[in-house]
Amino acid sequence: MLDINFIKNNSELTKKAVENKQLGKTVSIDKLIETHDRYLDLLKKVEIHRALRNKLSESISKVAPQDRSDLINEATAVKGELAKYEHELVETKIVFDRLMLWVPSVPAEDVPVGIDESGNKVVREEGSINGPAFKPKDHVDLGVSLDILDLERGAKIGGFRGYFLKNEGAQLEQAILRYACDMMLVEGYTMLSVPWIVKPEFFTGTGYFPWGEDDHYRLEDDKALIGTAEVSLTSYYSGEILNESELPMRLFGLSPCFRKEIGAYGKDTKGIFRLHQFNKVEQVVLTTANEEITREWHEKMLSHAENILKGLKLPYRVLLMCTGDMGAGQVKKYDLETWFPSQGNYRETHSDSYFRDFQSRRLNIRYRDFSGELKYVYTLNNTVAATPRLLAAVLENYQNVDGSVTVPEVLKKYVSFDKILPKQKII
RNA sequence: GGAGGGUUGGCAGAGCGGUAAUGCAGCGGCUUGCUAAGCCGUGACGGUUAAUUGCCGUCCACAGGUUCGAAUCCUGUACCCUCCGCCA
Repeated sequence: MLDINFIKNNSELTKKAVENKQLGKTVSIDKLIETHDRYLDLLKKVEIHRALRNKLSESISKVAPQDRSDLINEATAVKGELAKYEHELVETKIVFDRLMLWVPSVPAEDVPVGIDESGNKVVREEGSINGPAFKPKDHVDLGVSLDILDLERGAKIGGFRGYFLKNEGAQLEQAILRYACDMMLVEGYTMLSVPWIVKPEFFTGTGYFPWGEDDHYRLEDDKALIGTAEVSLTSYYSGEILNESELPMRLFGLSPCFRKEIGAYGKDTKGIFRLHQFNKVEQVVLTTANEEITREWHEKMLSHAENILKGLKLPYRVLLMCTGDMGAGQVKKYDLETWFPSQGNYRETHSDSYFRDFQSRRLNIRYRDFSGELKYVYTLNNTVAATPRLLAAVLENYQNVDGSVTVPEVLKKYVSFDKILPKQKII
């Protein structure tokens, strides 16, 4: 959420952000400003009447009970007037608040303007994509022949996009997640096991609602299942006032993620690439309200994710996302795309964003700076590792010509095998 | 699921129909050679304003209600604690 006074003083900039983020259909800045003006006008009327009522009440309390009736009658009249304006004020405030929730943040200056993913810029590529001479299998073929993946029974039990990981596959998934957690512990982040069921206000607070409501599973008590641990992690300090000396706050968590993938019908329907349920280690950082510092952390968090991929020796590239392909609340975003040999393409495995105070205003997370002033923290988040998608990348990149898959060096300490061999019998 | 208690400013903690004590911390200032000291000021949010140490309004978990007036009385909701029941 932006500050209404910022919007009013920078209305052209804000309008440009709405336009560049392709959100022109969801919010009108002119209408927002007009509503706020109306709200202020009513607020003044209400406050004048409240002041009058307070004055009368005060005089009543100073007069002997038997002499109060005239004053009480006068106060009762004011009360009626006040109620009228208060009603209008509340109505207007509701409209205003709702409009405010749809205003996106303003992208950083170095974010390319673009309509969709075609406007994204490749920042750099790491690792060699020149694999071995044989034709690589995709992760589904590998998973089935190695008996580590069962999609048929996954669909039987879980429905469309359901899956079972099995044997070494299930173990290797845990190995990747453990590897990712250990990496973040070394970096000094605090590990949290987080709520997976979360109240709607925190989806709004992190900026997933109202835009992404359709992509979340709602529960009968109106809570929803998280699509990422970011929601719980970023909300952790909501409503609280931190001390500048505690910042930056570095958190990470491992959780399942639930996504309806409502806008992705027919996309990536094969295998364990796009799922309704997966596991993810996520990093969240809260910093002081300083653009340079938050940008430094943005790069640093990117490097943590890159170190995961470098450690796994997976080829990847860094993408700077354009205005049309980033979230409403995001100020700047990098995606990491990992190489999938069977697709001959890089595919998204990580997403690294910073928000300035967009989330902290919605969540009301402030800190007292060294001069005693209260400010909103700046928030950031990035993937550390998401499985099974990253597992699929490992399987494809580590396959051998005989159909076996070698365990990456860094994962060996987490499993009791060095190689996954094809099984003769498929059950 | 049942019974009871609770939720007040960063923290602690009074107030229980007349408009938020006090202590600690933080921040600002003053004083002082005995100093892990003393004194003074300082809650948050919003409006007004060129800007305010000014003025006005709001805030005692949240949402309603009663009243001239609500932290205080009533209703509902959320969360926390204790006990019982059930249970991985």
